[in-house]
Amino acid sequence: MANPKLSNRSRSSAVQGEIRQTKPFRSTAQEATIALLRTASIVNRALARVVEPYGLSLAQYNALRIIRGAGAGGIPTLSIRERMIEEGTTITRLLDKLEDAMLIRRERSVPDRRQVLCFVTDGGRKLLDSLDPLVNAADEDAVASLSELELERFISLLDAVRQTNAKRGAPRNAGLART
Amino acid sequence: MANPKLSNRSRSSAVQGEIRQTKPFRSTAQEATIALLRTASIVNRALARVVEPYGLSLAQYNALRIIRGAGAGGIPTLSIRERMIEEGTTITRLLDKLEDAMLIRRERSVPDRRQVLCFVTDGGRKLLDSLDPLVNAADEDAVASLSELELERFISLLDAVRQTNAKRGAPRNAGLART
DNA sequence: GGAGAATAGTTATCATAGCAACTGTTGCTA
DNA sequence: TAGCAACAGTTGCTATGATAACTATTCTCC
Repeated sequence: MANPKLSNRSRSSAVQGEIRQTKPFRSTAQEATIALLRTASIVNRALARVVEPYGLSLAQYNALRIIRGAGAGGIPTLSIRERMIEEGTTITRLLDKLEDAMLIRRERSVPDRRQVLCFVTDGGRKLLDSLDPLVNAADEDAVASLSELELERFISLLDAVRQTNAKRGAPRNAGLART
Repeated sequence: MANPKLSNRSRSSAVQGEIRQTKPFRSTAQEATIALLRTASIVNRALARVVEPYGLSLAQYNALRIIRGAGAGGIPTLSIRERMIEEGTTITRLLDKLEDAMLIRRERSVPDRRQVLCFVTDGGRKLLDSLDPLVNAADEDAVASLSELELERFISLLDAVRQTNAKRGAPRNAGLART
């Protein structure tokens, strides 16, 4: 622990209020990590509720968007996993579900027969088209309390946190995305 | 969607780089939510790796800390859930595990026999005592790239996001905490 | 060109999250 | 004070997540 950053200051804290804690947090760092995890959990569930009525989990929706983003060339299975928000190890079964639902199609790659390429089907594309505005709206809502400038700062701070954590034990410093 | 906040600016984005996306994010809000979820996922796993060697999941560790924080008076089951980071509905079974491991003790409340009060055992307290420094260090590490001032801002931004989301569909606007 | 390492996925096993239905207890109130 | 709503937990079912072991294919480089 190179930099203790112990503070125990008396700043009013929303998190402290929420948890009805008597003692203040022992460090700003601890408060920050808890606030981060807590906030993400809430946003995650809010977004999940948007797509669930359409029979998709948030992870499935995310994967589907990534596959659509790959375009006509398709995308190999593990590339999808690298780009997902939660790098679930269950990517195969997740894709199985999407394929069962006829939202994607899979076929072995021609030059490299180890790979399995994934393509979005017309049905999958149609589903995404109807979901896009809803999810975009939910994204906006989730951070609606922040101004554009605050959003930029927020993203920078998150990037910084991710940067340091990606280097060490973290699962994989790959990306995420919807595209 | 009251406030589109569409930007598509050309600012360099760490998240974009990570995901090797060709097209920029469609909105700053979308980039922020993705960065938030992604970052939390990474930090979550980093913290989980700290406690897992001791036979605890992060949620179990969190619950155990909450129970310890309640002190000699004990704490009813559902109060624990309200204060947890992830408000899992599986609180009963989570506590079952902790009880099986002799880390907590449970007994029906005297005045209100509906409640089940939870207490940390000596063993549980000892385990936490040995884990505390490790988890504190991990918390510090997770946000080590941020200065104290940045941490304060970061927490404020997270608080703001949580505030708006707690009001609507979110699970429950209760708290979280270890203590 | 063949042995072995590396890569791409899949499968098995287990623990956990979510939802909903259910039991036992207390409080309200007519 | 009987009856019903609300509260506190529990349990069953299903789906998802994490690890790790396993198969199939390709690469490497003597």
